[in-house]
Amino acid sequence: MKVDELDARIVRLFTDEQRMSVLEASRILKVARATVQARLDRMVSSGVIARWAPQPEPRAFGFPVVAYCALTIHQDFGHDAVAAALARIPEVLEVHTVSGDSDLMARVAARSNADLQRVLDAVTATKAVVRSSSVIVLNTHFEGRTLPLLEAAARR
Amino acid sequence: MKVDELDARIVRLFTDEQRMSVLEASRILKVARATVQARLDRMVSSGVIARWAPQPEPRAFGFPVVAYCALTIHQDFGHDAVAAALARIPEVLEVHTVSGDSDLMARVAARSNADLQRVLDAVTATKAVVRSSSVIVLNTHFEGRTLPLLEAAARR
DNA sequence: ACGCCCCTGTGCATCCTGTGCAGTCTCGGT
DNA sequence: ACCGAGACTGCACAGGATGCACAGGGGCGT
Repeated sequence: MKVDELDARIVRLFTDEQRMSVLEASRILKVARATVQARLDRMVSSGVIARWAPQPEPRAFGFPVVAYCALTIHQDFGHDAVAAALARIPEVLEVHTVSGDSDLMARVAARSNADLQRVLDAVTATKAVVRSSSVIVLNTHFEGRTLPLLEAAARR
Repeated sequence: MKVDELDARIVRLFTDEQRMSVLEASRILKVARATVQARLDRMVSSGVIARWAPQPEPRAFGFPVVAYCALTIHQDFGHDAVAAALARIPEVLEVHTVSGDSDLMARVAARSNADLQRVLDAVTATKAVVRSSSVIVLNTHFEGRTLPLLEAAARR
């Protein structure tokens, strides 16, 4: 779907002030309330706004350690099956199939560096995982920053 | 902060049904509305709920290609300065300092594989970046899945 | 010129929110 | 066993916000 600047400004408003109401947004943007509502509905139903939910931050409730993990899996297992197995481990936050040397890339959280070992063991315990090589995140400069991209897309 | 099962169930409700009101949540959970409100306020102010905003999905508005990019930077530049420079490129969604062979790990989006080259060039054009090695995401099994972890944390 | 789609402005009934308060309950510490 | 702090409850009220509907005005592509 293509988005225009009004869409981007709406999303920007609701991102900056989570206490924003549709009515107030329409006042700020100087458009009709129905317009804001229609834009939001359109973006939600088309998937441009994938979710609009409270986002728990693992760092804030006891999981300060994050790591990326490149996994090599046994050829007999399908990627989907392995991903489903990994989904059963709550510490696994994200799983992608990737190109390159390894097969899967996972992002995991842990309570400490020592606890990370437990998590990685749990990942490896998935029979299909042959090898895993991980890098620990030392500092997150920013993440989940899709708004600038949306604004860039709106400009053309 | 420590969370209990009620917290987790509240977050679960608001995650599953984005059209959930505090009042209806209190009815479903059979607790007072003020309780739900107090829990939400506490989680938001303590950072357990980091954000509660519409999440634009790059795949849905013209950026179907995602890649992870391991960056080696010139020793004369600080990580923060490089991260700030990368933040100016909207296609860069995420930047972490990591342990291991490389210095930074970035996640980038692009309109196509060909366009990915343009993005990577932009990243490399940041003078501080010496080398970059990227893997393309072929399939995302799941991502941004912090709720199961919150529920696991609530159980103990 | 025409039809179509989007935006606008308006109105209304309904529901939700923010807020405050007093009473009760629970749990941990002494 | 007792006490106190903090949490939960139930209630009430005013002010908004929402969902919905509808008619009119523009802009755009055919």
